[in-house]
Amino acid sequence: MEKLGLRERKKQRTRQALIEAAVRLFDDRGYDQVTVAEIADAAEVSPRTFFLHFQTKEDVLLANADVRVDLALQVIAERHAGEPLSEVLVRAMDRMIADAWDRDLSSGLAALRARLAASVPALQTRLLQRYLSAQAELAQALQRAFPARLDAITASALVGAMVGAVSAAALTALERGDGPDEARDAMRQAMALVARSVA
Amino acid sequence: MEKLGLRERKKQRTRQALIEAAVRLFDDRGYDQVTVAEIADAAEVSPRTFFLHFQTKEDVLLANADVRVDLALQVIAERHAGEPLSEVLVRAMDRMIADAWDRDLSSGLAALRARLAASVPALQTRLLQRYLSAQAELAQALQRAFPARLDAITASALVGAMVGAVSAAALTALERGDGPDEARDAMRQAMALVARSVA
DNA sequence: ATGTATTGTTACAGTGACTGTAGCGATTGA
DNA sequence: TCAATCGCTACAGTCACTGTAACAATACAT
Repeated sequence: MEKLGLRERKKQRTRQALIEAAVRLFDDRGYDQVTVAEIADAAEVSPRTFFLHFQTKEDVLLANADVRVDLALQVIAERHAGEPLSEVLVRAMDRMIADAWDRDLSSGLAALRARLAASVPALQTRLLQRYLSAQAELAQALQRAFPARLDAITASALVGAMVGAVSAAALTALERGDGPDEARDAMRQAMALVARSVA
Repeated sequence: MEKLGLRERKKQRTRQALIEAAVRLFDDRGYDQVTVAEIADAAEVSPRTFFLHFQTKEDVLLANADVRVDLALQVIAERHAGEPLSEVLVRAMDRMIADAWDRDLSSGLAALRARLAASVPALQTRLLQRYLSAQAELAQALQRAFPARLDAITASALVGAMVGAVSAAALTALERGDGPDEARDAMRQAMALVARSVA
């Protein structure tokens, strides 16, 4: 399983050093007050190397926060015959939230990430983008799963409402200083609100 | 009503020239292939002037968004006593949609924006940021207007669902080649879908 | 009308994110 | 041990964006 060669191990070490240097510096002085050059310097690599590992300055903080769209698609694919639309949709969203949550918590950087995401718009947006990029895909899968109930517009609107509600609720919770559990409850509450309009 | 002085009129003319130059250039050559310096040059102003009118290069394409939020806030502020939440919300959204149709959809600007946003990450990001701040403002106003019915989370979720649904529907309509009228109908349909969950 | 304050615009000089490229040196596989 | 690979570096460059001082046209007072 861990068959990484020496070269690859060194690469990962560099990557990790960049992440840790960035987190420490961001924590100390704030996101905007830290330049990429300084991060690279603290990690003892050249500035160019930073961008060989991360596409943007923001990405160094979201390195392990991938959203698994395929999980939601899987839920839709594996639905039981005759299962109501609202239940499938709720379960799919819940699955995505749970997965993203686990990764964030296990990374150990969840607190800093939440704090920075709440205060730096660029990070806020970048996080939400991961959910939004899944939107069209989800809508399409949902429409194919319920062709009799949903046209393309309705499917898009439904998924858009879900993602929009959950994202907005999560952000509001984070911004007012809620902890992880409360934020998660807020997301579920938002989900339930939209789910009512399907039934 | 139009009591603008000469100075202010010139300013607006400069602003409009920048917008039109930008739209034309973006349409011709694509977003990334146009520099701010070129836009300023085409509008016959200095590059510095561009940033006195728009915070970022992306903002020149989102010039009318602020006006729209103001319209919705106005609807909320001018509600009749005892008017149901669902009606106020629907009217506020409807007002924004109508304005969007007037300004952006009918002119084809919305279609260009959707096309560019789909392919340019920076534009996507900025658009999202605008939506987020607009949503937060709306949610706050809505909660203050209906403090007995809405907590902060529910208000955010509600507005997020509305905006998310309407945006997704509009995008889907535009992407499949619908005209301005069909796009507007799609937005209204999405709005009605979410509105059901309030009642 | 005339002087004064305001302000939209400008030129200039920066900072910092991000990219292309060529070369070096350490791993890798044969 | 030879050759190919590849992560990294240095260097030079583009471009979005900002601070600042100055200018000239407008606005406003007297």
